[in-house]
Amino acid sequence: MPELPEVETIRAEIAPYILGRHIKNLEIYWPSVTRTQSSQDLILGTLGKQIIRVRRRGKYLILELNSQGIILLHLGMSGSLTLGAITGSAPKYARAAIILDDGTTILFCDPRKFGSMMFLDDTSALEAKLGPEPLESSFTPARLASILQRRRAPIKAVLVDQSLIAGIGNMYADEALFLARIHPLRRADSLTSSEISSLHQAIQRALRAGIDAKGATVSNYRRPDGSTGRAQEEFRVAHRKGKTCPRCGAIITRTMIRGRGSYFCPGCQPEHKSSIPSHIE
DNA sequence: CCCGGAACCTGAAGGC
DNA sequence: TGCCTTCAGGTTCCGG
Repeated sequence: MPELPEVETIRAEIAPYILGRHIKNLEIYWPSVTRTQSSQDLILGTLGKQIIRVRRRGKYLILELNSQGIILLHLGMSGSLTLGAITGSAPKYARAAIILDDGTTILFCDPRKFGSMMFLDDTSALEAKLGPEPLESSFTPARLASILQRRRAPIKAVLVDQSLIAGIGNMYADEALFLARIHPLRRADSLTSSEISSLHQAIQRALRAGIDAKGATVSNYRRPDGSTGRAQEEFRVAHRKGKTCPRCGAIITRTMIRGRGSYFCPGCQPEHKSSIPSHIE
């Protein structure tokens, strides 16, 4: 599942191949990929334009175009971008393709159809709904403290809320909470300032490790050349139910929080009196 | 405003 | 062996 490190890996790996190129053609295999927008709006807004910058914001990929406008891409749960040339008919799960003036093709595949590709005038609508970038210097422990202040929801739910912090998903939230030794069901407003400092450091450490390992391949995620990431090999708790904690040897457990599987170590992340009661599988 | 749950979607995995 | 149910989780919407 593409989270910040996966999208950042894709951004860095496609940028050299697409920067400065013009969009020669756009193929849409699944019309709903543009969501509320029509296919025509996407095509008319982007055709012939030059890609002048490739950015990431949270889990979104942004292709900036000359003479105004952006292509906003979200990979959803199972989306991937593959670089290559078109050969024959579109592969299974292909949702759209961007063909550049040198023949380079960005193929967007997405089995579960949660992803999207749209043309927008600018990023203002996106900025309005996203919290800060967790790896930027403006994301300080004090900023994290103010985000957690007066929030009664489980800390896990707060970490994956894109309007509060952008880019953290299920896997890296679990990893960060493990590194900070905080139980995922702790009420966000119950964290002490030293726990907030640990969590701040843990978030950045988990995300940077993910980027360094080129993302985590748990199911569908692939790098643009088709290869897998390695970040999952370093996971301490995420997707490790029943295995032993590398720190204390306890058995990693999994519980449902907000309908999402949450992995943690009961030894390193003990239940706390302010935790929200739960049933553990 | 804050919080939690359902819906969207389809391949994979588990149960009988 | 095969059918059926459940699970996975990023985002959005809705109800309390």
